[in-house]
Amino acid sequence: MQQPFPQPLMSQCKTLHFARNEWLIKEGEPPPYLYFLVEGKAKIYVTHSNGKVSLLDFVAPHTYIGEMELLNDTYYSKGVQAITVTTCLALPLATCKEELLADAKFLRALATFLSTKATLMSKKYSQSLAYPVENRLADFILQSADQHIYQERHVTVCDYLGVSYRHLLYVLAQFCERGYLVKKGKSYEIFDEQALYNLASEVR
Amino acid sequence: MQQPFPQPLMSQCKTLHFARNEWLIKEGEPPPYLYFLVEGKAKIYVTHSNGKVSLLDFVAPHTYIGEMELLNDTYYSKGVQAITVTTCLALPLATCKEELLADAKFLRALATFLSTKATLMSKKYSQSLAYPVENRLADFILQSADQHIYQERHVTVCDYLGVSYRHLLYVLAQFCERGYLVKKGKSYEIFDEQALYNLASEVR
DNA sequence: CAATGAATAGGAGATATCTCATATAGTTAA
DNA sequence: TTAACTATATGAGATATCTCCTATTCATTG
Repeated sequence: MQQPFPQPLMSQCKTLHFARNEWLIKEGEPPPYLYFLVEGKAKIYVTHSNGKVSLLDFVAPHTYIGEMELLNDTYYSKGVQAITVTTCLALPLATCKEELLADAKFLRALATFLSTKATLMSKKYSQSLAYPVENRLADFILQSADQHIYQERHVTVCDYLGVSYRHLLYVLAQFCERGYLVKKGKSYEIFDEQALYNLASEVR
Repeated sequence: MQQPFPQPLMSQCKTLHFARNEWLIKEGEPPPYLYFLVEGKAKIYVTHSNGKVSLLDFVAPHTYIGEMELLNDTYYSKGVQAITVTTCLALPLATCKEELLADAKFLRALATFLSTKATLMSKKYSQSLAYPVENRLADFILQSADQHIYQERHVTVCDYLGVSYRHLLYVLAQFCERGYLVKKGKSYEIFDEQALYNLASEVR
C-alpha cells in the first residue's frame, strides 16, 4: 500500500505518537481522527454489560483505525489501546470526511480493508462457536510466540479467548503435562510445535 | 438505497430466482456473480475441519452477496442458501469488476455495507465470548419470533448458536419451566417477554 | 521503603455444555 | 407405500468451563 489517504488531503494529515498503554480511542468516544497505524501495535477492546471485557483483535501497521466512524454516523466506538509505542497518521474527520467518501482509490482501499476485517471477524466468530479453548489457545500460542517462547500475559489472553483465568491456567497446565510446553518462570517454551499445530490446525 | 450497481452496468445485470433451500453460492466455489438480494431470505454457512457447521448470519433484502470475491482474489467462499424463494440482481464479475472498483458511489455503498457487516460480526464474536447460550438464545428467540410465536428449527439454531442439539433442548426446557415459554406442538409461545428481554439485553 | 493494587497460581465445588445411545415422528424419494 | 433420511426428544455420564477463595509474587507510587 502506498499512501493511505488521498494526496490532496495529506497536507491536513498529522503524525501522532502514543505511549505504551495509552488509549488511541476511548471506548464509546467517537474519535476526531481517522488513523492509519504506521508503527507499533495496538489492541481493540469492548466492554459488555455483564462486566466482561473482550479483546477483539490485535492490530499491526498498515491498519485503519476509526474508519467505522467515517461510514456510520451512529457507531459505538471500540476502545483502542497501544501495546507498544505507536505512530499513526491522523486525518481530521470533520474537514476530510466528504472528500474521503468521494475518492474512489481511497474507497477501494478502505473497502478491501473492511472486507478483510469482516472476514477475519466472521472467522473468529465461527471458530469460537465450533472449537473449545484448547484449540484456540494452541493457535494463539503459535501465532504470538517469538523464537519458540510464548509469554503473553494471562489476563490479556483471557479477554482474547473469552475464558476465565482459572480455566486458562488449567489448559496451559495440560499442555505442559502433555509435553507441548515447558514452563520457564513467567514464560513458556514450545517443546512440541507439531502437537500444538495439530490442535490449532483444527482452526485452519 | 436506490440502485445497488452503477447505472452503466445495469444493462449487464440479470435477475435470478432461487428456490427454497437452493444454494446461491456453494461453499468453496467462488461465484460468477456479485449478487444483490432484493427479495427473500438466505443463510450463510461455513463448515469446519472438525465437521461442525456454523450458521454465520441470516441475510435479508438490500444485501450484497459475493462481495468478498470482488475485493479479495483468494477468498474462501461461504455457502449461501435460500431460506425462502429468493430474487437477486446479479452482475457478472468477470466483465464488471474493474468498473465497479472505480466507481466512487458504488464503493461508498459497498464500504458502508462492509463496515456494517464487520461491526455485526465483531459484535456476535465478542458476545459469543462473553455470554452463555442462555442469553444468546433469549436474544435470538425475541428476534426471530413472529406474533409471540417462536418456531425456528432446532437444528438450524444449533448451528447458529454453536451449541449441541442436546443442550439447546435443555435450555429451552428451562425457559418453559420458568414460565418464559409455553411449548405448543412444534413451536413455542412467548409467555414472559420481559424475562427473555432481561436475559437478552445482557446482549445489548 | 512500605503500601496498595494488579497479576500469577492453584484448590474445591458448581454449572454449562458435550457425547453417545436410543426411541419416535416427520419428510422425501424410489 | 416402503425405505431412508432428517428432525425431535430424552436419559446418562463425561468434560469444559466457571465462580469463589486464598496465597504469593510483581509493579507502581507516595
